[in-house]
Amino acid sequence: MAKKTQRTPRRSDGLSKELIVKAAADLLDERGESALTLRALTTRLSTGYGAIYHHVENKGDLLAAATDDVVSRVMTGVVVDADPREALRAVASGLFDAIDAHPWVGAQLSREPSMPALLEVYESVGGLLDALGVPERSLFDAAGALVNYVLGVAGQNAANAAARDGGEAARSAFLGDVAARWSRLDPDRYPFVHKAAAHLREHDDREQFLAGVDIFLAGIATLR
Amino acid sequence: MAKKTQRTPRRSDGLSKELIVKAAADLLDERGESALTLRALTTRLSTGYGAIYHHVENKGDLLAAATDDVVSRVMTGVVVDADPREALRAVASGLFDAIDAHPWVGAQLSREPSMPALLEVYESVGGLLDALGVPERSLFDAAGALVNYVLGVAGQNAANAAARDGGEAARSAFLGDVAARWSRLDPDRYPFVHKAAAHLREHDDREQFLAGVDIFLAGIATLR
DNA sequence: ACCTGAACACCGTTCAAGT
DNA sequence: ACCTGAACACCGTTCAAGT
Repeated sequence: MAKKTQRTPRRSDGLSKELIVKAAADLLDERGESALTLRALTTRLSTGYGAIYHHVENKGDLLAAATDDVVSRVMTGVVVDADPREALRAVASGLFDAIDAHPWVGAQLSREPSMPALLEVYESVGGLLDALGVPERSLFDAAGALVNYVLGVAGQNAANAAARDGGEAARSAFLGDVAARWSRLDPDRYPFVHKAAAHLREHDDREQFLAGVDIFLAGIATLR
Repeated sequence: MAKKTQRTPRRSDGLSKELIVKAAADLLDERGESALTLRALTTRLSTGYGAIYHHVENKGDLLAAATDDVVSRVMTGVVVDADPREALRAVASGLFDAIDAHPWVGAQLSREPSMPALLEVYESVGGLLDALGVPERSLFDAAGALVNYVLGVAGQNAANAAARDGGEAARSAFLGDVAARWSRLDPDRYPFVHKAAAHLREHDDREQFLAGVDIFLAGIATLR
């Protein structure tokens, strides 16, 4: 009798959701959002589909869990004993930097804005705005607007990340392209964008993001 | 000899990109983002894949064109002769309402924020901020931040739309769910979110969005 | 030039069967 | 309980062939 077809040997160590989420995050970081397929994941973990689906609901669950990990790492790392204004800037730039480093987090946050980790974000931002003296009546609108701004830029940042995937050279080539197109526009019909073209090449996304946070905080300061 | 297999008759009128984009937008409006497949499109247009790919680069091109249509319709419809502050609010709520009516537009805008129609948005917002007296030095940061805020909330709104797909009942069920979960949180550890739960049930997305715009404008007013 | 539709190279997910 | 991997029901896209 011929022996049965040899199966690939199963992993000796047990699988866990934690391990699977870690592998998914690595795949996303190393090769981008399109590289996270269940197939690639089974290969990387030397396992089968069923093993993964045994620990994880579906692909969305996987992305949500990986995103939550990143966001909650940011939130636990943020300094709390500074003054509220500085702490708010720290939360904002912490999130910005994390999303800059992991663009898939930005995409996921704009897809599914009700993740557990966002609770920490809201709590932190709301508490700091309260400490800043924002009246209770405006607190929820202000927190909502600020968190939305941060997540909004996060999403945009993630979307733009594709254009600079090839590193700094690809980024400036892309920006140069847009700037060239914009400066070719009729200055009578598009005065603002025409002028903006000059600023585009030298502009820093992170600085512009923080300038936006400051505008927000200035606006919030008028709510008395 | 048996005659050849009968092919489905070709459309008598010619196809065009415009027609294809219109059909795609209808499909998106009627049955949501996941319903836009090339297969569904060929059926709806009684044509083949090749016909579509002859007029359109790929699916992304299609989504971009459909989104551009919606956004530019908003931008041409916005009143311009009001005072700048009111005009800015009109642009913001025009975009909000359009995305509320077509959630797929929000998703697409946060995926690909460099579409032609956004040029009109930037031009309009930049020009109005200029008219509002924002100094040139701050103009680009301010415009960037405001457009980002609007698009950010747009994306969030689109993402949340899934939860209220079943109309008002589904929406309030979803919000009630979140509110119930939030109010069950330990008020010592989550004082802000715990309190926010009460506001959540009665809160109006559109009003909160406009409150955010006002905070922004108040912040911008301090840039002198 | 414009269009047809079979075929290709993928997906995420399920599930009977194994240990 | 935990895992395997063939199979299913989809995708977007291509392309030889038709008119």
